[in-house]
Amino acid sequence: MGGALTAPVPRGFFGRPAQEVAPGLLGCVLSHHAPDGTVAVLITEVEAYAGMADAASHAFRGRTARTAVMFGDPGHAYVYFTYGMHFCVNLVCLPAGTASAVLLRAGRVIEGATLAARRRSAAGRGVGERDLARGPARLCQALGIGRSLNGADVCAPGSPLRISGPALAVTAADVRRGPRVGISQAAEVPWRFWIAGDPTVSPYRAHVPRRAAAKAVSAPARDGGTMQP
DNA sequence: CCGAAGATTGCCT
DNA sequence: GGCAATCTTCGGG
Repeated sequence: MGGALTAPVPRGFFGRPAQEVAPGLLGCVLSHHAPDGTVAVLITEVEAYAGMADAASHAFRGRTARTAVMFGDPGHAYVYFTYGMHFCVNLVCLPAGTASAVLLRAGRVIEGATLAARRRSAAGRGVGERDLARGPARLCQALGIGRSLNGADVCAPGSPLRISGPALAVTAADVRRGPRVGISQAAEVPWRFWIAGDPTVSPYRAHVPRRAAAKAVSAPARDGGTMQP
């Protein structure tokens, strides 16, 4: 199925608060048209972040170099790097000047599964179809989204990263909502939305602060130890 | 300048 | 279920 039977999502769709846009993105399709091929995913799980009004948002403390895109025009991708190895992608909402965005947490690969699997398994063994884009970092890896797509206009027809849809009729009865995953602030706010019963939805995990790495105290040479040059 | 935590994932016990 | 990997970003000193 290479043909996109869905229409591009108009920019006006994103000109609302993230918590209103979020459920409407379920069933829509995000596609990345790269030199090595195209991969498209049908969105199955999202989370809304309300910028300066939301303690869990990266934009909570105002505009910084990293969050600049979130304060820009709606319909653009806010891509960030985290944990020293993962990328995650959001779609910016509300007019320029006000930060708001929807994190894409999971999707079902509907085009380019072979390429997606190659990207996902580059450092490991084969990846099951349901796990190709299950989780925000996995979704980015499957789509080949990295730093260079930060700020990409997903509403522009010729953009390498674009959104269309919906490709699946998702009614209010199909949508579930609950607390957001892995955050330490405003964790009780139910701004995570997903398609009920979809196998690609990621498992819920409450935030667990990682113990600070044990400080490397000066280590005197161990007496009697076998020293290796 | 330095330290600490992070919108995660995958491998280990 | 626990924890290491790995490095950017931000806030405090």
